[in-house]
Amino acid sequence: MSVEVSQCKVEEALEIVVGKWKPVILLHLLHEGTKRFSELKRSMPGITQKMLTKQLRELEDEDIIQRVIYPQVPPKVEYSMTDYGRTLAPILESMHEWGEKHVLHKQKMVFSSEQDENVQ
Amino acid sequence: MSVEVSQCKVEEALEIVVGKWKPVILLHLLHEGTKRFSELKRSMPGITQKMLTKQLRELEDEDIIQRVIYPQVPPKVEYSMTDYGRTLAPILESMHEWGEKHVLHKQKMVFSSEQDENVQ
DNA sequence: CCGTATCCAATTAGATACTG
DNA sequence: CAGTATCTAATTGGATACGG
Repeated sequence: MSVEVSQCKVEEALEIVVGKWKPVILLHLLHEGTKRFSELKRSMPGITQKMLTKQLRELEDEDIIQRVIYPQVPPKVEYSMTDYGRTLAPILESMHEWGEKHVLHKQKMVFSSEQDENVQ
Repeated sequence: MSVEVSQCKVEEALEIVVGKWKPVILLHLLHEGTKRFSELKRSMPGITQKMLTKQLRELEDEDIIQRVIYPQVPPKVEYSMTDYGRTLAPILESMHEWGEKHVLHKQKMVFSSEQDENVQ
């Protein structure tokens, strides 16, 4: 019983996890628990407020993370994984692991192509 | 020993697998073995020749798939997974599985929000 | 502090035509 | 058959300013 590729659902999973910043956000929340907006922003140098907000909204809409607003001045908003979102953890960890190996693999590829050049 | 998020390598893995069509291409090659260009194109209605070529080149550059050119007229080019590429299989299958569940989860989310509306 | 709105630059993707 | 080239449309992302 092989998987029907025509009804490919890999993309469903991918859309959750992709975007330049989503995996980083998710790993932060998975490993460090609840974080507030400004903490997340600080831990991701280079991200703009607009992008962080957008990525967080998308993750919230998909029920991966939850947002808790404290009605106070100045405002305080905390983000954390939902139980459902935590079901993504194994995939994220596998990808992290594979990604680390892939960095090494790319180095080997570059190295052997340099060798080839020397042979010519 | 927790994972250092600052050196996040999930993105390394993601870059391989993302792009509107890459997961579909990879699942085709994983499940059906060697395929030629025109077969892949036929099995992905909606993809343009330009996009298919581009995605295939990127996967080839990363050593995930290999291209074999038969020097004949008309031309014949066959694509298949590399041994290295096949190490992605578990991740792709996990994502496929999670994706299927997520489709159901989204349906439940829509259903319960419809219930909410009726309660008002 | 935590956003939204707007404008603009850059990247990405489709349609189409052409080639060995 | 398996591409490349070109032009254009659409999407994405950054910078900046402003608001509750």
